[in-house]
Amino acid sequence: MARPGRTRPATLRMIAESAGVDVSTVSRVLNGSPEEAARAASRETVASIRAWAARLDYRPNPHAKSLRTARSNLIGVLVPRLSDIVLAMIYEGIEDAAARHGWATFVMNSYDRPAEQRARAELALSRRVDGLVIGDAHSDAAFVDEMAARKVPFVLVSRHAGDHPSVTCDGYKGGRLVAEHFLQLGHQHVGVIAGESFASTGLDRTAGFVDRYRQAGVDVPAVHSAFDTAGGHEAAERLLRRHPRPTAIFAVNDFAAIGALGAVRDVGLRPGEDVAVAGFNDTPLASELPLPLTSVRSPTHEMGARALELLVSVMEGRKPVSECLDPELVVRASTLLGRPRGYGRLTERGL
Amino acid sequence: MARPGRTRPATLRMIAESAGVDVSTVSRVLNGSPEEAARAASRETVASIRAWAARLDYRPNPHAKSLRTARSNLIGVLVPRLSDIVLAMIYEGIEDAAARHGWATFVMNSYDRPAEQRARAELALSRRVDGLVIGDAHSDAAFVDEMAARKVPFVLVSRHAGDHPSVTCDGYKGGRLVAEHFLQLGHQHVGVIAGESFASTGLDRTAGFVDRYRQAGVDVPAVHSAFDTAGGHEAAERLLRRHPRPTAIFAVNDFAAIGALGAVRDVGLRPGEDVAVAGFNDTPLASELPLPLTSVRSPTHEMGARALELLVSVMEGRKPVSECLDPELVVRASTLLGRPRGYGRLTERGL
DNA sequence: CTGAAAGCGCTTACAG
DNA sequence: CTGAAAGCGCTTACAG
Repeated sequence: MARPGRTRPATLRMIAESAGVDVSTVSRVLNGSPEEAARAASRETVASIRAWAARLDYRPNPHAKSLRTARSNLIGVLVPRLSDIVLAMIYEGIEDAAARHGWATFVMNSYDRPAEQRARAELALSRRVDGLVIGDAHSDAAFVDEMAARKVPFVLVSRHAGDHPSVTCDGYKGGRLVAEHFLQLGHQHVGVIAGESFASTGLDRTAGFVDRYRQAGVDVPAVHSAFDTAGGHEAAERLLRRHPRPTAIFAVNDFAAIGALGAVRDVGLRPGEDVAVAGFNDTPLASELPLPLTSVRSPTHEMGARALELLVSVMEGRKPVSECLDPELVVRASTLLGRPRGYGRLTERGL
Repeated sequence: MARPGRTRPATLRMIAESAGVDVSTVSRVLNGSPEEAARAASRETVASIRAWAARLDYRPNPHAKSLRTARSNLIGVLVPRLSDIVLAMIYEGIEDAAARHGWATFVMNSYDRPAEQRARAELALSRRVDGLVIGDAHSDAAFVDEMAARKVPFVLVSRHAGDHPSVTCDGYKGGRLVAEHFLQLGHQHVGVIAGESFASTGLDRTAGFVDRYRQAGVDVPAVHSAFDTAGGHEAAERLLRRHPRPTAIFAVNDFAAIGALGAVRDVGLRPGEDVAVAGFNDTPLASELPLPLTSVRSPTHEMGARALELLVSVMEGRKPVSECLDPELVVRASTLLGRPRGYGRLTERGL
């Protein structure tokens, strides 16, 4: 395509001709560290080259560089869906950290469909990414095992699978925190909205919650669901039809929790009073809802940034060490309405 | 960086040697349309080349191609913030359409800070993007005017500025729809949470609302705010301190509206009953909130897709025609509680 | 300290 | 129908 009016970007050759040196000298001066530059040319030559580069507004052509070095400085990021704010925040963390390393990233939605995951990964690979951050791993690990077999450098984020390197938030612990909270409030009949059955996040959070209740001698019904409000709504309806009816529901993410609040309201009960509801992730909305939502805070931005750092160590051939970050329970009205004494005690104890 | 174990990708040369033809023939066969391929080689040669390409799992090296053709097939996308679901949905639309054209996109957050906008745009340009979709234009148009002066192919999305090509949703009309709705419900004392003063979205929506009320002989106070829940909360507090107190509030986006609902509750009033609240964008949450939110639906995904198509025409040097898509009012409980008759009438009339 | 050369993997006039 | 050549803008041994 013609770019009418756009002047051609400066090249090393143009600088070399202006400064009266060879293009290889220019490359060494402009590319390397100050020491390398000093080794490559005299002080005046270095100064002259730098001056010309600035004057001509030189920017290295990334395609030429990548072609020559077989590195793209490009990272591909796979997520279930970017319009899920949790993934968007994780991606922001990835993007921030990548920028610090001089890498560009590009994201792709897989909608959690295996065919899309593969297609998107192939696209990324055909773009010659140096590595992949995978945020949509399924717990069967089929797709990520393939990537590993092909020696593609990658890390998982948010969800873990197999024993591939990953940065996650400790969902099991988070689930236990919620169970602990519900038990302290005296709830004996509870339910879990467990999310998709292929996502380690939902599975871990559910397991932590269920295990803690089992320790207290209570069996907990768990129903799978989509991760969005509609999924939470539908799952909550099913839980609320049970006998005895649960007095508290743990949804493994905030959107499902919001759907659950809607379902509680729709069956004529008072959310937060008749039925306590807790979510997970502590998205920015949780605190601002008309009924503020109790939620387990997960460090989304940090998770993304740490995942990128982990990818660095994978790409450098170091032995990667997976990380599992700590969650934190944030108690709000959705589990406390009508129980002001409980509220006081809990906040004092730092929950 | 060494990629231990990763086999080198196939090249045109490898195919050429396997098939016993010149690399240029392979290029013509693999690149062009079927007709061009037919013109480039005999049927058997074409078949043989295709077979070898498949066998060797050939994927063109994008860096070599871009270096040679001076096109990157890369589109840069600038947004205020990707963790704003509205922008995330617009981006999904852009991404979808770009994929159909065989383009890759990468997004960057500017956080609506001019310095970041420039820095991110420079980054994109240094990556040699073929074009830019700008979702964070400020109404002063300073930054986008610069881009235009530099002949960078770009389009605006979501917000317009100057007379640069853009795809937006008709905010003025949307604001009028809400005003109409409030007037029908009998609200004489209303207020607007107007969003950031630099964003055409908030300005247009506010103007439409204010103008319609002015026609009815009512002056409407408008306060600027951040676009998030906290901003809406704070702005609503200011509106609620006025005398007479507004009985209805229009927030120019759903998150601000949710913040407003929280503020109404915090001053001891009943959201939706004592104070009606309407938002804008009809994000997926709106319908699932414990108090379902009246909101103006904007076609976010479509806006993104149309913006990408518009960018195509800009890049092809055609005269771009800006688009302004139609909004639609979706009435829910947040403006109807305690007014069931109004509800019936309004839904019958298709509002 | 500096240069000359080769080559990364493509595309595309030019020639036959 | 097919080939040979040039060149996109870099980097990096190799030489001096």
